[in-house]
Amino acid sequence: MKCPNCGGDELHLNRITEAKKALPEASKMTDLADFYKVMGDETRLKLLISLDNGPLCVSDLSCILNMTLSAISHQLKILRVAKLVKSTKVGKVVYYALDDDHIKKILDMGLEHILERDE
Amino acid sequence: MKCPNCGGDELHLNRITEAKKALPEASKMTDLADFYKVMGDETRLKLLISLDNGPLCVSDLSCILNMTLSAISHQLKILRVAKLVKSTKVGKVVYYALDDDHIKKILDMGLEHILERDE
DNA sequence: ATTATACTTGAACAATTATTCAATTGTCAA
DNA sequence: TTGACAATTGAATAATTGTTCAAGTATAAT
Repeated sequence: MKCPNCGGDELHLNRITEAKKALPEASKMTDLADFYKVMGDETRLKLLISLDNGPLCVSDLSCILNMTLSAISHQLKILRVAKLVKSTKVGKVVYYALDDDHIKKILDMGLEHILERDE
Repeated sequence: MKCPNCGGDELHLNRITEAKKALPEASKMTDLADFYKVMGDETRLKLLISLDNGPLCVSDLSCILNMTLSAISHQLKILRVAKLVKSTKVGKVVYYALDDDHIKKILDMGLEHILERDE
């Protein structure tokens, strides 16, 4: 039996059915895509990297990234909903921090990939 | 000396200047964001996962994802330009494969994060 | 040569998204 | 209470993006 697509052999056909089964369920795929989507923005990446050495307030982040408070706040909300950062209110000030250090690992892995890709 | 933003102490101020310096150079940030942007699409993620067990041709992928050849080809081009996949032409058939197994690690890390996040 | 197959490409359209602006909430100080 | 400050929010706008459709290559078979 041959593959109707490209004429591949039985082993090749098996790989197709395998690949179909290997795909995680739809909701997981959506979650994973959404996760990367959140990481796929320069502003949000800068926020995450800035928070990598400890908590900072919104104004600090606005100062570090040189962007308006509003823009920063909007992006922090996205990171918060995606559970990449968490916030604590102290008086008038809201401090943001990375939600867990898993994020740092993923961040580093991405950077590592970029760096060795460019050699 | 106190932080003009939130009244934090000297140590806090140091963290701001540190954070500014800790940000990778602009071009690297763009590259990293672009990398995650490429991963942040369900179709492309499915393509990557499908290729995880070996090369497949465009028609196979179209069959596995149940999408038109054109749509698949467009997305494969994006993956190719981003150097996440590579292609080999054998006669009329074009086979696609993951560019390196670094990709797999990053993929797995993301999935792992999603899974433990939902517990 | 002609036809069929495997894939690519460009334009077009709908949908999503990042930032700005203006208005608002919540908290502290006078 | 009044004013100032930190942050959030919603609407609007411009820009980006995924898929479809139609037309185009390149290779193989007749």
